[in-house]
This record gives sequence, structure tokens and C-alpha cells, in this order.
Amino acid sequence: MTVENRMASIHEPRMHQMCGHDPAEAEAFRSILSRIGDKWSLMLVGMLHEGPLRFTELKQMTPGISGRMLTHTLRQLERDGLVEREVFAEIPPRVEYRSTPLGKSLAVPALAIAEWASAHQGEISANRERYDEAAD
Amino acid sequence: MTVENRMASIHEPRMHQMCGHDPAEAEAFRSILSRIGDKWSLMLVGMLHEGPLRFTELKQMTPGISGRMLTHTLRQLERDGLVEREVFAEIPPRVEYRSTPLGKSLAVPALAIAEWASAHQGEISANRERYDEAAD
DNA sequence: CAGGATCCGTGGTGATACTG
DNA sequence: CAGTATCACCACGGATCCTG
Repeated sequence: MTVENRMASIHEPRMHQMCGHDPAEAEAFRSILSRIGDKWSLMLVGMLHEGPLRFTELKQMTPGISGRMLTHTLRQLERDGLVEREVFAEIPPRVEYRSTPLGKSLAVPALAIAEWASAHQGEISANRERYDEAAD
Repeated sequence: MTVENRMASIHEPRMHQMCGHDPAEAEAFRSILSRIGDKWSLMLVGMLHEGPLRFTELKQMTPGISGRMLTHTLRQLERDGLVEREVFAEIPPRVEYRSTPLGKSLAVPALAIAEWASAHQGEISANRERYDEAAD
């Protein structure tokens, strides 16, 4: 039995039981997955897991993100209760973002995904190249 | 120290080390996350983790998916080497999809995300409602 | 049965300019 | 500094029709 099979058999969740049959629950389920799976949320949750950061710090640590998307994504995370926003009445303004307990609990499986992606990105890139050139 | 903090400190991955600074690596990283985060990939990987399934079976188990998206998503998963496609030369045609070892390894953290979503969807829904009505 | 082809609407994303 | 407002794009995804 492989490591993966042993790990899976511990919880043994059935995907089609989570998302299937009840349309409302399936909708809620997918709305969470799409939040997790959007372009920036997972990265921001992972970064805030290490400690509070302010807007500009997050922007610098996240290569390629625009100010607009950083604001928007943080608002969504705040709406879901994954992130807290604290505004300091100073000049110049200072805003700190920190992970909530709910956000920290998400960071655990999220970082597991990130590790998986990091560990297998070479293999996946090779698979893609092989698939694409096999298409002639 | 919370459970989450202890668990995180075991692997202690730094998100900004995984995705940051090297633009090519960040691109590869996000391309994997977007695959995971799209509308159907995670569900299909989870279903195929339990055993091989044919096209129609997958379609029936995945409420709301169109034939077009099922085909398209399976092609992407096949391209990444997460899923294998076997065509049987029969009439009527029969095609089986099965998870590769790489796909099974992804299913572990993917199902962890799915469990998290399932466990916290009530809390998140409540957070969203509170946030939305606080906006007046 | 398992798709391929085509059309099309929607939403997520980025660029830019502006503000308290 | 930390946003907001506006415009524009195009990839994602659905509906429909056709085929080996």
C-alpha cells in the first residue's frame, strides 16, 4: 500500500458525497473552492499565515498583482472571515491585514497544496511539453 | 501554541519563497493552482481517486457539468499527467479514465481542501451574510 | 457512447487615472 | 499610503448541433 493510499484511507472522504445531489450544498461548496482557486487568494492566505502585513508589503511580496486585485481579493477574504483588516488613524495611512483563526486553519491544507505544486511542477511541465508535442 | 501553528511549524513552508521572486517559477506555480481551482478539476480528481470511471459515469456523478466541460477538463488533466485515458475499440465506444500516481498524490491535499471547505462552509456563509448586511 | 465545432454571455483580471 | 473609479479584454463556461 502506498503512502498516498494509506493517508487517504484515514479520512476516506468521498468527493461525490460532498458536492453531489444537494444542489444548494454543492453551490456553497464550489463557491468556497472558487475562492480558494482564484488567482491570488491562496497566496495571500499563505503569506498572512506567517504574520500580519500591510498593504504595500503584501503587494511587494506578490509579484504581478495589481493594486486593484490586491484590494479586491483582500475584501473577499475579509468577507469570508479569513482575514482581518485594521486601519490605523495615521498620516500617511497604515492598514494591517492579519489572518483569523479560520484563515489559519485554511492555511494548513492550502500550504499542503502549495508544497505539492512546488514538488511536482517540474514533472507537470514535462508532461505538458510531451503532450503538446505529441499532438504534432 | 495552537494546533494549526504546531502543524505549520512541522513543514514550515514559506509561501513567498514558493511563488515569489522567480517569475518563471511563480508562473508555473499559479498555473497549477488555477488548474486545481477551476470549476471541475478538483471534483474529477477526487472522484477518479476512488477508481476508474467512464465518461458517462463521471458526467452523472458531477451534477451540472456539461459534456463540453467534462471533455475539456479531462483533457487538461490528461495533459498534466494527472489522469490517463484508455479507449476501447468497441461499438458503442467505451472510454475509461483513471488517476495516475501523480493524480493520486494530488488527491491527498486536494481532498484535505475539500474537507476543509465542507467543514467550514456554514461558518463562511454566516460570515458573508454578516459582512453583506453590515454594508447597509 | 463519447466526443468535436461553433456561438455567445458573463465575470474575473489588468491598465490607467484619480483621491483622502 | 492605501485605496476607488472606469474602461477594456478575453478566458471560462454553458447551450446547441453535429459525427465516428
